[in-house]
Amino acid sequence: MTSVEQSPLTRKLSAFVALSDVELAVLERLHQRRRTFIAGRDMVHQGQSAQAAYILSAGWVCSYKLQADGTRQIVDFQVPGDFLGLRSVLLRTSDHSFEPIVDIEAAEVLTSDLLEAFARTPRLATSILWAASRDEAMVVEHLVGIGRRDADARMAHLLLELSSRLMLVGLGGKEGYDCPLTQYHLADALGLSAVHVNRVLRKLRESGLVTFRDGHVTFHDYGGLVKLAEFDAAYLDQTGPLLK
Amino acid sequence: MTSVEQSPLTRKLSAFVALSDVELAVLERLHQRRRTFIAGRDMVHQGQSAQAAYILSAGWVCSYKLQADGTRQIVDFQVPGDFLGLRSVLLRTSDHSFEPIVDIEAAEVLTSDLLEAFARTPRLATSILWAASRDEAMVVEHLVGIGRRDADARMAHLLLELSSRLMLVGLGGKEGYDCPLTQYHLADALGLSAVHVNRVLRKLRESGLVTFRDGHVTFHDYGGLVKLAEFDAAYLDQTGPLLK
DNA sequence: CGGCCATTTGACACCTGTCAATGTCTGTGG
DNA sequence: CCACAGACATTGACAGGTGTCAAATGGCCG
Repeated sequence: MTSVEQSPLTRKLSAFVALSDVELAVLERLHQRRRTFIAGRDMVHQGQSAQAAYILSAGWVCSYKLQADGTRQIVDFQVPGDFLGLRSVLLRTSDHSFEPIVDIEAAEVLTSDLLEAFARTPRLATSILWAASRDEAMVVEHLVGIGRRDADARMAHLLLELSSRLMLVGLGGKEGYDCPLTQYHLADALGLSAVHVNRVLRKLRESGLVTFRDGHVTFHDYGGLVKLAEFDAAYLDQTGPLLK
Repeated sequence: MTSVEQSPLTRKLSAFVALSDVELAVLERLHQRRRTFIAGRDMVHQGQSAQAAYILSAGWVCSYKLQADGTRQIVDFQVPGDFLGLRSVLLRTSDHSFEPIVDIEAAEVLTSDLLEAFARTPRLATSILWAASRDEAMVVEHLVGIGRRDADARMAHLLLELSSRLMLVGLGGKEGYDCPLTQYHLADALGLSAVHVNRVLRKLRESGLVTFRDGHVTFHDYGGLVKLAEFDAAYLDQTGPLLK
């Protein structure tokens, strides 16, 4: 299997651990059950217990929580190479919903498949748990952002985080990336109103920092954006002693 | 060992699972290494990798993340019966700091002790992972709160959450509880300024809902507070199929 | 007694939400 | 081909929630 055919997840993990051929094979085997989901219809609904997790191979998803008053808070976005509902499977609980933002392709991973893979290749298990830990760090970082950054910095931070995550799987680079989110998605993720999201985007554009338009993010001043957001990618790249 | 002598953690887990005598014994053995920490000095500092986790047996702790501009965001509070740094140990990463809010007592749990206990009593392992999952659900709930609730509802929600958590370990009831937090702690947890926290507390007090004063929270209208916060304790009590 | 910390309060500015209207684009059906 | 509806984006006016600044109060401890 050449590197061109690698799944995004494989690509992502390989950036952090040198996986052996056996481990790579087991990993690719997890991608057997290919499924597609259409945009806008929930894959897993709040409160429903999940039988399986998914590895996203193409498209974007958001995980969110609905409130009694109808507003929603997007907890995180998933891009190719990310797990969906990994914790739901490992811990058998699920308290938020997943909605495909566009039509997506994902590999279904049964709990039994996952546990079997873990048993065979402990290093792979570690890698996947690392990915789960990274997801958590992102949620915490979002909490910090919403709690302690103003709207401009929050937006800049989110756009930069997505950039970093996408670059890991070969989608986009420092000049920009394709992004199917609407301004409503951004609003629900950042704790802002859609109207204000629009204002913020205009300001960032007119400041010559970044343009978000027609499903594409274009960085005009990456460094300036990093400074505005005080973006430190450490929480995304924590290698640490985990993978010895 | 009579129920009076049970540790808060034992008490909490027992509320959700009927643990056998063996399991209880293993659990209590995890409490061997008793340590104390003084208020205000970090136990684990951001970025430092943890060798051990702690089970908090008395006192309050907060876990927080510092930003470059000096502001801080408190991610969660820990009360007796809670784990400190459980994920740090399981996943060997730690990206936030822990600070005792008052002088505390905690039991140090080495990674090896924990893994050994897990190996001996799978049901105990499941219970502890349940606790970890509950911690995550709380972080998500805080994210939703900061993103989508106004200051009054956020405050009400936090006070109610702490109440529920403390009741589980026998500290306080529906009439109130002791709470050593300062208004600065509340501000850093809720993403507000300390001045505004004061205003919110006054409003809640003058509305006859709740009083926060002299280290004590007193509920005057529990139901009214629940309604204001749209508080649904489901995320704290998820029993689910986890514990069959 | 004199600091120091937490709390409290008022005045004011400003960030962000809400409401409302308009523009643009796409897909659909006549 | 055109009319129309619907979703998303854009913009302005205005209101309100929250932050900031500053000052006063009170309790605790050396």
